[in-house]
Amino acid sequence: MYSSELIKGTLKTIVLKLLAENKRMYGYEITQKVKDLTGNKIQITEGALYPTLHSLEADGILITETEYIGKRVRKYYSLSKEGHNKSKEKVNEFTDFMNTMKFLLEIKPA
Amino acid sequence: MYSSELIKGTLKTIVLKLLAENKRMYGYEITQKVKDLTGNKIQITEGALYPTLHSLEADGILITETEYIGKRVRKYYSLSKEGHNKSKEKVNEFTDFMNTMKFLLEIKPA
DNA sequence: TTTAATACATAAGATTCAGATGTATTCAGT
DNA sequence: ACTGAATACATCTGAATCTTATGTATTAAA
Repeated sequence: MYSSELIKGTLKTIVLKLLAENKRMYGYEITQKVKDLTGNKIQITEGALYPTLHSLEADGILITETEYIGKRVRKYYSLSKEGHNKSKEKVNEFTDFMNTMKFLLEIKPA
Repeated sequence: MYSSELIKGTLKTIVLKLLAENKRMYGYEITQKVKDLTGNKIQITEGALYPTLHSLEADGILITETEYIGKRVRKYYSLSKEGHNKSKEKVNEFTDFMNTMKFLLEIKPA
């Protein structure tokens, strides 16, 4: 587990990228996927995820479909057309940011 | 300029790394150095920097010396022995985090 | 001489996340 | 048949961190 500050600011990027790769996912599935893929290093809490999903939906980035699995509600999230662009934007921005940080953290004394 | 969320959580790491490379620096110098090294992509605001410096000092990570340049006060910050360890820790953690993110953002559909 | 740059700093507000709590269903073990 | 863990949604309080605005004062440049 990383110190919590680091994760900040990357949640949206992670969510958008996962949805770009997986067509549609539900909230709980996202938390588990991230946990699995990172070997428990990154754990998205539900208290952080759901507000983020809702705000992305409100912004027209995400579309939802509700389905019933037995009696249990399941809410699938997928990218809108806008969402696909946003996803690429965010991943590109983060990639750029990583390169900048890499440079910054490897500088040797002048 | 990156969307402000991305920078969050990296300020301490940046400051500690710069001080590890430069022995001692003053606040304004740090803002300018980061601006220069990143081609204006990362701009540390003073409202963010000074509280961070003060809290690192309170934690014994940083040591300060005040000097007068003419009549103007200049406050130099440098790493304590603890600070050197903390600096390495933070940089290592961020490096690890970047690798995790890189993996996460490049995954292809299963 | 007055504007921009240097240099410190604080304070109010916004954002964003973690942790706690809540509801309800379903599955596995006993 | 029962109990606890896992699944699945969600909200809310509080903590942490940053941005914007503001303030003081000195010095260099136009």
